Amino acid sequence: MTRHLITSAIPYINGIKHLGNLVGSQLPADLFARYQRARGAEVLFLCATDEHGTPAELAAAKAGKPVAEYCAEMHEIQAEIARGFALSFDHFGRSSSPQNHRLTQHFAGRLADAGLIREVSERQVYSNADGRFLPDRYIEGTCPNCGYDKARGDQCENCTKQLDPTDLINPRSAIGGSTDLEVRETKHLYLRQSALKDELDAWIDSKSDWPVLTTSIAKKWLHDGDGLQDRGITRDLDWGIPVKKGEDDWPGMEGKVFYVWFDAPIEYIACAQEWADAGKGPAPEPGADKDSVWERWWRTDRGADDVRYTQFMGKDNVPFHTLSFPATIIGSGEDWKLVDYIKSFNYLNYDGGQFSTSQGRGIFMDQALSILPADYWRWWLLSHAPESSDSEFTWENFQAAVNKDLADVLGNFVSRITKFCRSKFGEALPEGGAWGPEEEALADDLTARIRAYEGFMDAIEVRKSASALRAIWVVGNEYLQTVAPWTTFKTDPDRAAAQVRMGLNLIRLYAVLSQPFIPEASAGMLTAMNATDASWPDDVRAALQALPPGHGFTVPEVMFAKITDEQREDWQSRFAGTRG
RNA sequence: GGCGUGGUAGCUCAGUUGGUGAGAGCGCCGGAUUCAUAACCCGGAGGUCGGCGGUUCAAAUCCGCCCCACGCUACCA
Repeated sequence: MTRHLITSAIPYINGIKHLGNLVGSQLPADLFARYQRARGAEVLFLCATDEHGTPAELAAAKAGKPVAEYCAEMHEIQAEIARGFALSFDHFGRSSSPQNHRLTQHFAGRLADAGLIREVSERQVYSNADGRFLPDRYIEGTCPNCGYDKARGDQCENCTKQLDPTDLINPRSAIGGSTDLEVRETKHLYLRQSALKDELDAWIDSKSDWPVLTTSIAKKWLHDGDGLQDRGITRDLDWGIPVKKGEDDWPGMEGKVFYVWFDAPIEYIACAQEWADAGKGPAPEPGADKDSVWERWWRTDRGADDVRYTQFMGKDNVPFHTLSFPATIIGSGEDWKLVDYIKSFNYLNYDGGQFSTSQGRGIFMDQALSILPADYWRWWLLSHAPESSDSEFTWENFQAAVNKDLADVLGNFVSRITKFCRSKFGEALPEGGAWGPEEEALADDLTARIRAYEGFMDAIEVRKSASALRAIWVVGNEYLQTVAPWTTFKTDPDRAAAQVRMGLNLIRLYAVLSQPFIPEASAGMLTAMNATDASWPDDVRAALQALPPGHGFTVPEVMFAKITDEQREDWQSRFAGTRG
């Protein structure tokens, strides 16, 4: 049995993420993790918060808190929201963990030993008032090209011309507006990605089964202009992982930290160690050390050869996962696991524009949970995942899709059969009758559909999986409509009993199949059916008879209340402006 | 500017190793049904497959040019 290592791009610490972030990484990763677990695979599903960098320091300052305290609080908030969305991480770690500190410094040391690190002395803008070096886009000024007075140091948003901070007229700090800026000399470490270009190129070439989105972005970076450029991996900041060469000091680099995009992917590995150190993993094999618990997922020399590693991320994260992080791993010369499959997503737009964290535009994860159960969001987001191109959230579409799919097709199916059974036979599966041609045909049809569903899920074709699942729900309604137990009951109660048993067994089957998409509703269905067996229907005929005659159940409450026009209009106006 | 992704029914999207009359869901119209959350089921209407040109017996699919939308463009993460 394949073991699945699954990671979601780690969300940045400085605030609550919006639904566009969710659908691009954590949610599809959770879908895949839940599915593989349901199929019986051993799964390690990891995510974490990405806690370093300038934005975190500034957000903490704005909140009036020490950055470590701010990050700890925000981590807990994000963890709570993740639980609210039923994201089934085996561990939700932190890139600021001691484990990541050690590993990041370890990788830097290995890369230095391999000659893949070079020191570069460069000139950067320093703000005396802010007491820090400013990343290019934290410098504002007048664009020398078009005269726009809020141009950023990396690019003018008005005329799109790319800029150097020193090009700006009347430059000022975007943090506090200070014009007390100066150019200072500072030394940084660069990862010599260019030295690994051919190796990375060949590796990407070998991934013919990856989404076009993933490979095309990687190829662009590899071949654009002069090819893959070396990348600075250190910053002049206080909050971060101190630059060290393994366990040794790095002369000349005192007071500097690693760049977040160097340490963030390494957190994928460190997170596994956090998971093991927290005692969440199995006990070590007899005679093995405790690190073997996580290393068997990550070290090919310690048993990770049979691991299939899948990463999920939005398209903006692709370069770091296809190039920088693999360069780090390959360059270390050690036997770390490289990613096997990268599932990347386009963007989800909100009502004609982009979701925007900085502008507070769209729906944020905490707001979403405050108005509707997680399953509503999970279903809509996954069934509309931006796989082939950007997709769009509108309240009308959301209302229509959720009402139709969840309330009408699935929820109503559960209602109609359980209530019918209760009224004619009582709250237990009725005795009598046997399968006829309709039931045999249904079993055949479902078997074919379930195998197709598995194929889409295995291939991480998210929207097609959702569509296939929905079609499986529809089949149940078609069956009831065709055999019409309310009619047969009048002339042949035994026949009706067999039909009702089939309907009730379908509920249990649907719960099992739907669990990766809508885990809470699925659990509710299993509870209502008093079902203890939630194993995957490898044998559909057997699954359709899992609940025997006489098995008691309860009629569940309405599983999915419909979204009313009034609610929709209310939310539409409430979330139209900025978050407040 | 360069690169990338997309432009297929009112809406959201499938579909290209070129070939039986171009598909799904929603919406709409009609029918059937009454177990059910005014739900379900069946049927129907609806499309110059972004535009122009080319290759071919044959193009949504291949080639060229153009238009439009979105994204990326390496110090935000």
